[in-house]
Amino acid sequence: MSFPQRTIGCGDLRPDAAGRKVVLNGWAHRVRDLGGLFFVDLRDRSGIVQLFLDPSRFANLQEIRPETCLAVTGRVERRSPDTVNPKIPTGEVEVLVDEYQVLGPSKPLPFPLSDEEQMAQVNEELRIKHRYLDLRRPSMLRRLQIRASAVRRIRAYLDARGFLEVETPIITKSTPEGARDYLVPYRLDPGKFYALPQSPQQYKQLLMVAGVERYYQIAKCFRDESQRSDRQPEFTQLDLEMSFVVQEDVLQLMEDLTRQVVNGLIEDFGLDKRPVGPFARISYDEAMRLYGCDKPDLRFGLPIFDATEALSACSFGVFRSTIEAGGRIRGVRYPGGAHLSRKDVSQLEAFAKTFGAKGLATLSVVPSDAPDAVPAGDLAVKGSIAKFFTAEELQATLREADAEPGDLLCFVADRYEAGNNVLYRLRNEIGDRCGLRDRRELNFCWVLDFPLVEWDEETGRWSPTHHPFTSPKAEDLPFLESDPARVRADCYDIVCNGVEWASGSIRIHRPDVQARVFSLLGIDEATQRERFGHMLEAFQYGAPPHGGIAPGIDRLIMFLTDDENIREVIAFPKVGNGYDPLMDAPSPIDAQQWEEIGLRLADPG
RNA sequence: GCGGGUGUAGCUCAGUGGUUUAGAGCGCCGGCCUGUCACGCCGGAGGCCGCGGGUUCAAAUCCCGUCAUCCGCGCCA
Repeated sequence: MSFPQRTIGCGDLRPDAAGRKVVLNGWAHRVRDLGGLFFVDLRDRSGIVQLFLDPSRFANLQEIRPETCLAVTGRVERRSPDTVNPKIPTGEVEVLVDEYQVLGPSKPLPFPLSDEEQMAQVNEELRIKHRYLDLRRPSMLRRLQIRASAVRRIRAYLDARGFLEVETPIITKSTPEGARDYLVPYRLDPGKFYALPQSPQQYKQLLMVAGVERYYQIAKCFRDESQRSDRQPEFTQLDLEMSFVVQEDVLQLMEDLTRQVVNGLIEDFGLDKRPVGPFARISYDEAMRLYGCDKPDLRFGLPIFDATEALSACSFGVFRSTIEAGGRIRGVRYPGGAHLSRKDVSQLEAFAKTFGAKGLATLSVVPSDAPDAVPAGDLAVKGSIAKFFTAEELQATLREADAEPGDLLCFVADRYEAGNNVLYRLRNEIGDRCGLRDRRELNFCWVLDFPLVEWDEETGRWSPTHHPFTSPKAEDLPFLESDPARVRADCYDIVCNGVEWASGSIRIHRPDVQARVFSLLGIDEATQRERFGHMLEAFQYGAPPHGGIAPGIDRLIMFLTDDENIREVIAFPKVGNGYDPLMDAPSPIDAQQWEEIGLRLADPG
């Protein structure tokens, strides 16, 4: 097909181009047929400009409809002052069309893609099914551009510091620990399977053994687990690994990389975000104690308080029996929550119960002279449980909670771990309700000193907090067998605004230590050889100390674009059950393919 | 696997057991319109009310089941 090729982008036209003859290639964004006048807003990647077509010169203008693909030749004209459109950057000019050619006619659209406001409401599956149209929207293009720019900046940063980008296999070995694998049948030996990698973890460690020293990859990872608004079955990580480093080296590099990349993007794209400063550091234990989780949102305070000591002898049965059973009475302060209606409070309790709380006890903090209040030192409290406590108990509790008049104290009485699971969500919820989670702030922090392993009640085994290649801290190594719970790991996460963003560690590089950790995890020697023999053997050939980290690219873009849904920052996402409405995948295979892979469906039932 | 929400025109939605013909805005089709830029005005077409079953004289509406999708829980070394 021959057609006139563009000489300039639609969005690049300014008054200084007036009088010039230009060729534009793009799509009809909107069409306005006034009878004697015909306007088309022509859109390409650079922006939108208004075309003027004289209906007396063109016989078939009705062929130009929204999203018709066009080549246009015309002259740039300055608009008269009364016809300037101040709403668009090209609003001072328009293009008088001499000739146009329809490069691709368009059917009526499945959704109003030129109207961003309406598009925000359109059924998402429909958008994904027609993603090639959805992505024409400037707001979607911008997401792709921010993403590309982020990756470009990451590459530039790492390339400049001696990192080597290496591709690792996509069809590889199944590792049943961890998430469920996506499996690929092996044609030449039916019954054997490849798996898609959950991460390039083992390959990147082998690259360290191989002497690459500094590796990175923009790596696709695959996990066949249930989705969430921030989880897709395939997602992208910046996977990086360094040799001859200690934890602090990785932390400094990653923090510097993040700040440079993110701050550069904020500036390039004019994002409404404050520049990212130095990362706070918090230990795992402290994060759990103060914020109830290993991914605290540090944009606001409201740490969890502990009233267990203050109330150890109280007469409130629920609290006392919890304490006697070894549980804790901890809570979150809700500033201004004393004014909540009974209905609001019961909503809050329902919220807590969805995360396993048995109940939510509350006390309203009021001035000491408030009527019908139970005294508590300089202050007083109200609430159905207030009568169970002495003034001394209440005063000590209020001191722990750092309470002020007008606060609502929300108590969860439970085992430490179970309480945390409720309290951290409650704290985030209160932060939301009080407007304390500032969208303009990107609060990155390090969470350090994770335990190496956690006791798994279900399997009755120790399971790795991070993954089985994480190095125990040298000073804790002697307790690996005798007291696994006290062993800390050289392991570090980056959390941003309460979302886990990156996870990394110094790895085990000694085969004897690796074998001990496998054994601790209940993996017997035969299984170790079968599943991880290549790692154990590789470590016997002069393996260097090494460590790395892997931040999520999708989530990084979500932080920058304020998207709460990961699908918005992925060009071709899956819907919730892993289905791809655009390609109609997964799909059945034909008889010959069944034959080739040598498998049959099991008989139903 | 579990809980909650949604499913009505191409899109977004309204419609709480009783009008003949299930409505609105946008879109679409036809007509008019020489300065629009969310153009405007007039007219028109378009519906297995997700699907299946049940209750009823009568179901978009009530009940049961099922499917899809969204959000969350479990899961995610």
